[in-house]
Amino acid sequence: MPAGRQANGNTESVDNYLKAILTLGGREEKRVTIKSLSERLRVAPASVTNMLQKLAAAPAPLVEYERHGGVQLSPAGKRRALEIVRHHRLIETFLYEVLDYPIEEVHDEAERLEHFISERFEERIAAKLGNPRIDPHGHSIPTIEGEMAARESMLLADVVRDGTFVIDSVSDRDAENLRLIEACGITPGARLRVSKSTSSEGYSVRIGRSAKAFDLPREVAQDVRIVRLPK
Amino acid sequence: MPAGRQANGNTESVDNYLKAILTLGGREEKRVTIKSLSERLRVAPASVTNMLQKLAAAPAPLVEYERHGGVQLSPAGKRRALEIVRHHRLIETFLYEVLDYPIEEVHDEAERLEHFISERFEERIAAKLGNPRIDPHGHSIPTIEGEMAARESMLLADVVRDGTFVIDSVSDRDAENLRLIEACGITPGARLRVSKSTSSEGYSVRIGRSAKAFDLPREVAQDVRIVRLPK
DNA sequence: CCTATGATTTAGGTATACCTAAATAGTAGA
DNA sequence: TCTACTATTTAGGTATACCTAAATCATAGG
Repeated sequence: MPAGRQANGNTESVDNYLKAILTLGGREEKRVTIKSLSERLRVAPASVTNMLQKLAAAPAPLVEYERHGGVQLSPAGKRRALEIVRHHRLIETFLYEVLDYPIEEVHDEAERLEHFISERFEERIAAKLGNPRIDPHGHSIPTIEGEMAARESMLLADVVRDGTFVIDSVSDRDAENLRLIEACGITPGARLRVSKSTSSEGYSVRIGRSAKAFDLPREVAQDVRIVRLPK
Repeated sequence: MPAGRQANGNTESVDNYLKAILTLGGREEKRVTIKSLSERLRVAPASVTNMLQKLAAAPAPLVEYERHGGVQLSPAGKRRALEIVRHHRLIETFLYEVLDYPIEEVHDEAERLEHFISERFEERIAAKLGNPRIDPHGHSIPTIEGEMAARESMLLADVVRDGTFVIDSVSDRDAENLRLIEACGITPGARLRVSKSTSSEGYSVRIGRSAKAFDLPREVAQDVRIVRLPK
């Protein structure tokens, strides 16, 4: 192995750059700065510049890069990035549904395996799961054609007016928070009543018809996306 | 990622060297030559020497290497090699049993994934499968403790006297041959009658109680291990 | 307009795991 | 024993993907 080439021809590193650009670019596909990539990937800024220059200079460039102007995915790059996200979320769903993983462990495993599974593996687990469109965290799974359903939601941390909400999704990036979130019963699809407590920095939430209220620290509320229910 | 470190701390390359040494060393754990490793791994001999020197010089060496004297696994190296073989065979079984892979496709997928799955993944698929001891090719799956059951068998290609046999295992290294082998109905546990045909280079075999005889080329007979049944 | 600050880029360096070409060691036959 | 041949090793080189330190660029505030 001259270098870590994978099933698809990209390296794991390249995959991770593409995924990060996709996420940081957001729905509007803004240009992404070197600094934000550097932080997200935990790689020195100089290394990021280097990598992007290489990717942009390749025969079929995966990114559009401009000196001092950040990067964007090329159509090919976007396609590949969405494929990896599809892998990631299908694997998470599979680990959770078929292999009975604890929810907070699926992310790390998927993060590694997403780069190494074949088309066949992808197809088989998708079939086994009945072509799911949502992963266990509530995130949309891109289709094979690279379409990802958009849903409107807000961060629990951004709630300013008390009310009732449906839980849309939870972030999988921090296993610790996720364990806490799950322990409260916060799970995609569940209902949740929020009353901003004046006394604390956090949020007081009631799940479903439970009498008990949980106090969530702000940091944790950053990891929960919700949709307000009409009154 | 400074380099392709995996879940276990080894690199994919190192894993592959260890596995190759295990296999080439055979049951008697003979010292393995650089040339045989070079051929099996499809890496230049010089590169093999280099890698082995590095592995042998490490703080907790995985191999015992002597200039011009070949290599052997150290106890730690053997442990790791058997762990990878366990991964490989569990994954093959899983792909075959749970994901309905065609038999000839399980090897390549397992060959990649074996390096990247976690302990948890290993444990979960083993549990799901009921801790199998044999993979779909008929090979023993090493236990978690690193024990691998030995079975006595011979190559179909080494048969000199006609007779009836039980199929022990088939090699998974050549998907093309494997497809052919499966097409004949040669599958571990099945019975097989062999009559060495005088006319051809190959072997005439009848599977189970079928009337039809298949003629197997010598090359394919190299990929089938069998056990003679007492008359 | 000009400078201070932070973002970005350039330059030079590391480790892994390969490679080729050239040197050397081991061995089997004349 | 000497030599031919093969196996192995050494030397020097490549690409990937990181790193640090030292420029350079962009822009906001004075």
